[in-house]
Amino acid sequence: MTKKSNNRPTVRDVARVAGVSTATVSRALQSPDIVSKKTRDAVFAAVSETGYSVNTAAQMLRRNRSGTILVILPDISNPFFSKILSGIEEVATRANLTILIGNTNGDSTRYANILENLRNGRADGALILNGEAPPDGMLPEGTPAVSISERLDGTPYPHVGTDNERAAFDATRYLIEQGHRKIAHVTGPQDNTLTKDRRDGYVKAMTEAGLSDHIRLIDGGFVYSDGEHAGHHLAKNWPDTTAVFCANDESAMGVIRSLQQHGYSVPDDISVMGFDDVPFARIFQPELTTVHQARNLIGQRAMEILLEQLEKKPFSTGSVYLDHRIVSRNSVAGPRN
Amino acid sequence: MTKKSNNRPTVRDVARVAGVSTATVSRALQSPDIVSKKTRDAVFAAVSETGYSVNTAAQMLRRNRSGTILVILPDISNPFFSKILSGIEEVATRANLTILIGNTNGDSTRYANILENLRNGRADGALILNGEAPPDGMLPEGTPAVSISERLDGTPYPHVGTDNERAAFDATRYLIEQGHRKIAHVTGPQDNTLTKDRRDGYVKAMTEAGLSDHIRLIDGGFVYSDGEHAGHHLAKNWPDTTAVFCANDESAMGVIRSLQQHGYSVPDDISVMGFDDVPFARIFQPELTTVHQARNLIGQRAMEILLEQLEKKPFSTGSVYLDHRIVSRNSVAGPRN
DNA sequence: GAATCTTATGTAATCGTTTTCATTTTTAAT
DNA sequence: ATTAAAAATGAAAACGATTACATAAGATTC
Repeated sequence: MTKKSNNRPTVRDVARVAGVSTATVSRALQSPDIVSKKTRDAVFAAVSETGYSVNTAAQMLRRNRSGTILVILPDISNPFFSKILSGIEEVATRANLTILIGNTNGDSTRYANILENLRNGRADGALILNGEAPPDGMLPEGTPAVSISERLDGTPYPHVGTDNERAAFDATRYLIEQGHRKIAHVTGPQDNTLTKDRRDGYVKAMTEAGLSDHIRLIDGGFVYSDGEHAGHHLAKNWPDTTAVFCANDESAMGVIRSLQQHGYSVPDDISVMGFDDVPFARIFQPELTTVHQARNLIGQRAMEILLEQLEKKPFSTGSVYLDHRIVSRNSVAGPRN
Repeated sequence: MTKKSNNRPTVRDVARVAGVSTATVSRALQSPDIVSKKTRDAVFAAVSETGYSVNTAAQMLRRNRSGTILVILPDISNPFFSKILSGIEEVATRANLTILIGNTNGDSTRYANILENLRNGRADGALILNGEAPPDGMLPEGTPAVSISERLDGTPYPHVGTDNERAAFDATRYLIEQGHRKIAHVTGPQDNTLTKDRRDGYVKAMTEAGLSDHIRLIDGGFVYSDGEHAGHHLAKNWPDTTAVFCANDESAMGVIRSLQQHGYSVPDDISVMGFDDVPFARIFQPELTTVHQARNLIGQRAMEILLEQLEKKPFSTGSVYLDHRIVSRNSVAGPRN
């Protein structure tokens, strides 16, 4: 009988039921305090009577923002990212923001498609966990953004992460303190800022300890098979190495397996240290000694900074570093005397 | 000088530059074939000249759909889900749909918030990887949805997954074929349909093989510590067990560690089998023999069925099962005779 | 070359909210 | 009791795209 039967209720329907104007309904919902208690109650009652839920599209259009932030990452299945995501979500939820995840898979076409969400208004700002900076012009001038974990050199975006050089330094020091001298480093992928920082920290610790003669660098990467190759390389070329510091946990696991296949016992013959403290580091055997990053806090802090940008408040530019710590488990021991 | 300077270009700007009406611009962009080549080219040129990008909010409002589908899952960091997500993404991307991920974390308030995306128009349909059905009335009548992996008993949504009873049957048969008789089963969490199906498959295989006297059920769960407890229980109560079939890989790893701590060698003293074939199953030692699910295909198929619903085409109702297979690795061997 | 049929385009209404501005009601101050 | 100030509300105009409808231009037929 009524004109439209099975359509979602709109603000007009609520207004009619509550006996007020649509403007008042909107106000009661968005800024309850500027509406008299009486009308507010009437509106809320009408809302639940009608089953009203705001039409996001209309809201976005009118307000000219989406209430969504875009999280760009290379690989959603990488456990390293999940705790960061939780941190992001916590803050975003508190601020009533939705998060949209964009998975680049290392593909630049995908990356461009994902960035399109910022140009078409589906998202208001971005958190970039991707090593690569957005291709030129793909990200509209002045879009709020924060980079996480990997610095994006040459971009104006603030950055939140771990002080990788310092953490790598600490990790190497830790091995030195256990009595090791011949300590190798398996790096990350060559084009990565993380790789550079961690390598620098290792070199610095070795040098400061007067061990520059023992610096042993092996090109690696962040995945298991990179570690396997590195372990093989190590066994072939520097068999007397007593400890290895790896650029991340996954490659450390590969190194360990590979060394075991070459007859080494870990940690009895050789110690191996990782970086990241992924969940699996505790399940792997030997349990992995590694560097723990405050991933949840990193996510939170990054989201907070993005929030400040979105609200046009002044925000911290440059890098923000959160604390790391060494987690001692079973893959590191003192050297065989 | 012109009225608005730093605003995003709209369809009007494109129309002005191309010397056509906004209607034509829209048509050139949405259905290029119904516009003359000449105007089409002019419009495309104007688009790149102005740097135009459609305003999603306006589009959503006018079209009354978001072009987004909601993927609801309990835990984004669970590696089991990532390949399913890839499958979903592949099909969604092909259909020009954005995917929005909602992480319930097992929290029903979060769940309700996530479902709000369907009521407020931010998403057009849902893929539910969550074991729980949406709370009554939370999901608007007739919303397109498909459940993945876990059946949602009592809901009208189609389901895509593995035939868990059959797969568990096959896994148990596999152990029997290796010569095992005293085979225990560590179940999943008690309230779960997967748990029931896998337990049933185990019981059926045991019974059919005349081994009903050897049925040994241990209440477990899907996480590592569940497996540890189960392993302990097993060592205490059924020390002569020669093989264990676990409800998933993570708990299988816990079982293995726990049995090792009780002095068992795996697989020499006791064989352990998992379920899922998560990426880590190949890295864990001993490498885990397990049941591989076609996770990517499951994601693809589910998304396809959702697509059919969205397009109001007839769609397959009931369950669709994709093939599983046993992956033989090192955690299973014949029994010590 | 007129009549008919296609094809291409334009005009203007519409989607549902928010918000400016104007107006009314209430409260406070004298 | 009057006036001024503050608080609460309403009317109506946006936001930017799509599309029903109307019209114009081209193509086809006789």
